[in-house]
Amino acid sequence: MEERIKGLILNALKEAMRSLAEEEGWNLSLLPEPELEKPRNPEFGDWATNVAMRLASIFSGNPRAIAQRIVEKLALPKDAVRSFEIAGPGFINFHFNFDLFKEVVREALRKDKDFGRLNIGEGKKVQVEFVSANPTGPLHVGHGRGAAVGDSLASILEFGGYEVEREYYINDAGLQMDILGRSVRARYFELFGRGEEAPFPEDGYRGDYIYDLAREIKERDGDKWLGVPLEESLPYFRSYACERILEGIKKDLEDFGVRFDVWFSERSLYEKGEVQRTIDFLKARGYVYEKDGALWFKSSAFGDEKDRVVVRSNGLPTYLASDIAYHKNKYERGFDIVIDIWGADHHGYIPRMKAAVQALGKSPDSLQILLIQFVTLLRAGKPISMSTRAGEFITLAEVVKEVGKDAARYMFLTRKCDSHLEFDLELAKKQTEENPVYYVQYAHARICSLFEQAKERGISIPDLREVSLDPLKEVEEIELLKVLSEAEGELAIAVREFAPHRIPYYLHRLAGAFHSFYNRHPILTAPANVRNARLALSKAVGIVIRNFLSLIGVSAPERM
RNA sequence: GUGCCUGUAGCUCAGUGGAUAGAGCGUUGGACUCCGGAUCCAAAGGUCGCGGGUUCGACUCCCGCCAGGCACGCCA
Repeated sequence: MEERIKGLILNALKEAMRSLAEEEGWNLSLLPEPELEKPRNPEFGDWATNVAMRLASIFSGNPRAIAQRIVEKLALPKDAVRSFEIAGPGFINFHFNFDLFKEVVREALRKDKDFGRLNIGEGKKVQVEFVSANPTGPLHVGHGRGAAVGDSLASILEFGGYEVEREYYINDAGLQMDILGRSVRARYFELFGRGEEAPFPEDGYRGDYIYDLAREIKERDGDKWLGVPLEESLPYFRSYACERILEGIKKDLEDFGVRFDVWFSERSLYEKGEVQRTIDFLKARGYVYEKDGALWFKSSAFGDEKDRVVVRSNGLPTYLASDIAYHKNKYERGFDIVIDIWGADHHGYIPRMKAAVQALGKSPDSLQILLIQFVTLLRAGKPISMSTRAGEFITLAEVVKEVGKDAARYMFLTRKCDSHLEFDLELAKKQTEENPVYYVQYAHARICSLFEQAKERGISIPDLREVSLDPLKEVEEIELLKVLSEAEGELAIAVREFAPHRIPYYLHRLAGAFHSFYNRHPILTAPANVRNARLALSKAVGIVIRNFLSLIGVSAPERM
């Protein structure tokens, strides 16, 4: 709704500017694209533009005088824009007609679950790949943050009109899996008191879960593997561990409300020969060369600081080789935009991946990489030290169990993803009453309870879509209407900037505006026409809260 | 040493080149016998790390410092 008015004003501005430029003999191609912004101070209108100042600096002139000329030419429908004026150094401020804000209520009630849906994506295909943790151990908190961000971003893009697929890349090839298999096997032998026959690898995985896996194998197979030569038993231990850990990961993610459309195996790239095909592809284009017995990818030709090895001198492809093959595969599946969500410690990898994308003949912008900064987990203000190798870490599952899915997801999303995040478990629990997630959920529960109450009191509620909203004129009502009407715009920003954290911030503002309104004005006890208008407003707020909470994977309870 | 991220209220963090920089927590003081007090209202709290530059206008863009984090492999 607000977006429509915005478009209206922008068009009118464009017309006025062109007409002015013709009169002045300005070069039309130099005309700036008009922009509207929401002034911080409400006295400065609902939207404001700075075009007069921009024009003044391009063509030299007095900004206020230019603003005056533009304003004289501005053709805007009176029912949309109540008034506009020139202010400050040359801003043009627009004030909307309140009735238009009320329109948003009707729109929300009418569209319900689809309210807020946009078509920014125009049906383009996007893949969001996230978490993608090695199946060598349970997910920890950092993965949780990535999961929350990736899943929410995917939902937001979907709502913004993209066709989205969620994918998990399983690093089930390579040395790490061997080490995992050996770790489990060593523990298995230990259980029989024969640890010295299958020594624990130097850089093995030391977590308790490795013992659990070994015990499982002991229960299933007994001492069957004790007599099998180590080289023959390794594939079994490796694949058993991988599968079981992956099952655990899937369950943890499901408990966290995250589902994937595709689980993509790195090993499958090797098995189907795609890694080799990709290397051949790069060879055919002359993007690789041999040096020191290894095969190098000319990533420096595409902006990387140096070239990178894709096939080692021992003949084994590097991780980069399979990663290029993986991205080639992604593009072959027809995605217009590929989004990778990585831990921030992989940031040095970006230039070579962007280089690879270009070597594949794609625009580097078609690959978007979001970095997730580290999470510092605290307990009562003290950092909890974590090390995957040493097996000392708090898992995602433990955090979800301790503070709850909703609180955990909200925590992860209330910061932009490239900021460090401090997550204090004690604080998250102890302050449940003041936790922002409850503030938003509480607003939703209150709204639901309002309608419960109405029913209990025998108050009949007409079709709220048909109700007159004219009685809404209190400041808190107008303010709430305004915040409500920003929903689409906020979603649009979250979509365009790949910024899920905008959603919780908006929700907090919306819930706040609702609480203020609710606290100040009686609803059920008001005269029928006022009551109905306020119920319609409340219902619309409830719809937006529910829709947007679902975008970030947080539940919207009807009572708490 | 080189590159990337971060630096905003006591703490945790928002802030699409615009007008008087915001929120939560914490602190202080208040709120209807009535729809949910997990709420509301108000107050106090700032050299936006420092210094230059671009601009009509900079927390925002550029350069140089300072501090913290991370990465710099024929590991993944």
